[in-house]
Amino acid sequence: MATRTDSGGRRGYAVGDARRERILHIAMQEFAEKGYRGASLARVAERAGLSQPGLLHHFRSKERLLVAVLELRDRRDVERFFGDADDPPSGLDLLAGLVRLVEHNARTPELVRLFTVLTSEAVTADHPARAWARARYAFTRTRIARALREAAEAGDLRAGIDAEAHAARLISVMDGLQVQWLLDPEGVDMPALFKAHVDDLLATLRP
Amino acid sequence: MATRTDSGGRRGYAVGDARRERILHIAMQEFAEKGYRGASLARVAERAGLSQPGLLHHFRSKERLLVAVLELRDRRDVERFFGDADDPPSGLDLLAGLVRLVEHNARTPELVRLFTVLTSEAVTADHPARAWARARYAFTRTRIARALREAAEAGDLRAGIDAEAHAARLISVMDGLQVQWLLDPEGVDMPALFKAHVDDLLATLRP
DNA sequence: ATTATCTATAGATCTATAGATAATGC
DNA sequence: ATTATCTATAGATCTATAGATAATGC
Repeated sequence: MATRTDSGGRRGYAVGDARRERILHIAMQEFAEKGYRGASLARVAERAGLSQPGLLHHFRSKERLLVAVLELRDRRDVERFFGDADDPPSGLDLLAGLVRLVEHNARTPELVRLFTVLTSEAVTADHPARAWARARYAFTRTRIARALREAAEAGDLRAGIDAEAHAARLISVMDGLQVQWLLDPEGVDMPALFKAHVDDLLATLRP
Repeated sequence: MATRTDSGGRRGYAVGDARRERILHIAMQEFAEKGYRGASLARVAERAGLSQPGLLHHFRSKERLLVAVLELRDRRDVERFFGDADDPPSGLDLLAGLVRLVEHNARTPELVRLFTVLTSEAVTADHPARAWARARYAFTRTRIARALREAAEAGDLRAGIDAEAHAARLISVMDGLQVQWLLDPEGVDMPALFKAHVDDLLATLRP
């Protein structure tokens, strides 16, 4: 029963809360631009307008800062599309929601970059975001698979589909397109490509 | 008309050629395990059995070493599946070849890790592998798209398909599955998931 | 009292260069 | 002569801690 935001951040004093907020957003940019290993606490501190030990007063280590950034991103994004716990989008609504998510992502490259860089960096040795990445994929696959099963039960998709497999493949297309798009935003129309994929998928899976 | 391997490597002296070969393979592991930014020349040198300045005698900078590693990987892998220039697999053969490639990849996680880590790291600011990653994706998309068009002309796939779009999506599935698989090799059956994807795709695209 | 800062600094790195010495092979 | 090595070292980093001083808010 974690209280709220306890990850390296502290409680109290309005001026400190504001600083932590500011630090978090700047750290998010820094990690997106350089990855965890390439990020520098001194640079984050400088951009946040305080000394580097000043930064470490608020977040006790680089790793704790990363964790706080990941939690911030999760609150924003997972809840944004997989629902407010009580009312998760189900069945075909979720597919439509994914298409909208990708359209939204195309307008926020820095957030996409953060996610792409950190999840991939997390496959390297002893990476502090490894557990987070694993958990996030497991969660996302489960959520999408559940929605697909519900759609099948509702008769919107045909029965007997492999929901877990389709969930993994949907996530792969999203992630893979992000890499190609980040490398070549002009040449790769990420939202259109993803929508085409979902349309084709529906054509295959409709009863 | 580049001579052969000129990228930071030198020519001559049998003992040096052997050392460069050894360094390249160790550097490949190091970059796969830590990414470019997290890799250390001193660690590579130690594992190769020479001093760190000794290493820099063979590859003049960290960046040159990376380029040499990328070229080595490309020679091994691109040629392996996209053909010996004169006889590239065409049409449906290429799809079958991709399925085999993914099966092969599942047995060489370190090479997959190298590719995943470096392409994603390449989306960050001022990354030395950026141009390589862009070029590689452009090349791969073009090759796959061409094969799909040929298959359509041969009557193996129906006419009017968007070959470029399908190429981008195929690559996305491959790349995205790699991330999920590297994070959770037990839980994600990468080759089976990719084969299922290709099968579904063929069901959609057959005339 | 607790929190927010700072300066100073320890202790590890890192990449890359200078310059010396030994081995290689034309 | 060219190549392969080494030691020494410059010059930048890095993260994290110690310890002092000022502000905050019960």
